[in-house]
Amino acid sequence: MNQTYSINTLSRDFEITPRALRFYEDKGILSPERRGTTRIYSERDRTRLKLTLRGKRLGLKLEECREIIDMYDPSQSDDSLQLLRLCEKIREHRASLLTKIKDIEETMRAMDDVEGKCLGKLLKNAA
Amino acid sequence: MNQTYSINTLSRDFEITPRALRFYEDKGILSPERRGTTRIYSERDRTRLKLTLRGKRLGLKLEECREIIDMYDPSQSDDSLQLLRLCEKIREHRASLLTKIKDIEETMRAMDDVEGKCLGKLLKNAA
DNA sequence: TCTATAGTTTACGTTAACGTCAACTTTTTG
DNA sequence: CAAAAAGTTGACGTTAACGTAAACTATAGA
Repeated sequence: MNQTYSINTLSRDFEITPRALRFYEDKGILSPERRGTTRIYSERDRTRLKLTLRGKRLGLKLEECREIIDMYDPSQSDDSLQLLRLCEKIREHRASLLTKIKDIEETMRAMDDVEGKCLGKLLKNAA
Repeated sequence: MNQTYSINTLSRDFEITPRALRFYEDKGILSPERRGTTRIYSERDRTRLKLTLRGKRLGLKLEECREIIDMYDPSQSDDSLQLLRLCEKIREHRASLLTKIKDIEETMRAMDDVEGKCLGKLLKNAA
């Protein structure tokens, strides 16, 4: 356990460049330890990276990814105010995700429509 | 019918700047007519703009938005090869949307989890 | 021990998607 | 008809997210 990863291993695993990993570190998303000068990524780094890339696929900025990942980090304080703020953030985030789902659904419908017409024409052509 | 829109009207309607509209034109997404030197946007432009913004919300680049919107434009040729290519494109696009849905679902689950813990702590605090 | 191999830090370059003037022209309206 | 409002074309600036090249350093295997 306590698996660790080199920068090259990790970059290969996720099909990104080492440069990107260093960049994410610069942005405060990852914080690998060092053995001498060499970066050692932990399982936590790996998880945060995974979440980051997921966020990116959904069109989030790195900064937004970091914010969200930090919030969801199991280091929640016990302060009620902070907790309420977290709930509010979650509410907002959920809303934006619901919008995205709507967008996707509408796009899907349009695609089905176009595909239908497309297949219709192909059938005609084949006849 | 045959509604038309000025650049300011359209920008207000969609809450974007006139600059953005001109930029989209530059990128070949919109192609408003001109009355003299002034841009006149048609219903078609409006639709394409709507689709563009939807694409953006899903994290697509403007270039990708244009590609997709152009494909789905009701100006489909009758060439079987072209039609098959369109079908293929649709398949790819659908796949990427499905990935996004997966991403959203996983994110939702994580959020529910965090929210649960959050509310739990709040309850404790209130007790 | 010598040389690949892996890794590091600067630091400048690039692309996307506009923002932000500046300097005019055109149109609308009191 | 004069002044405000709306619109236009450059053209340079900006931010995000890395790419890329240079110039080293550290380490590991033959």
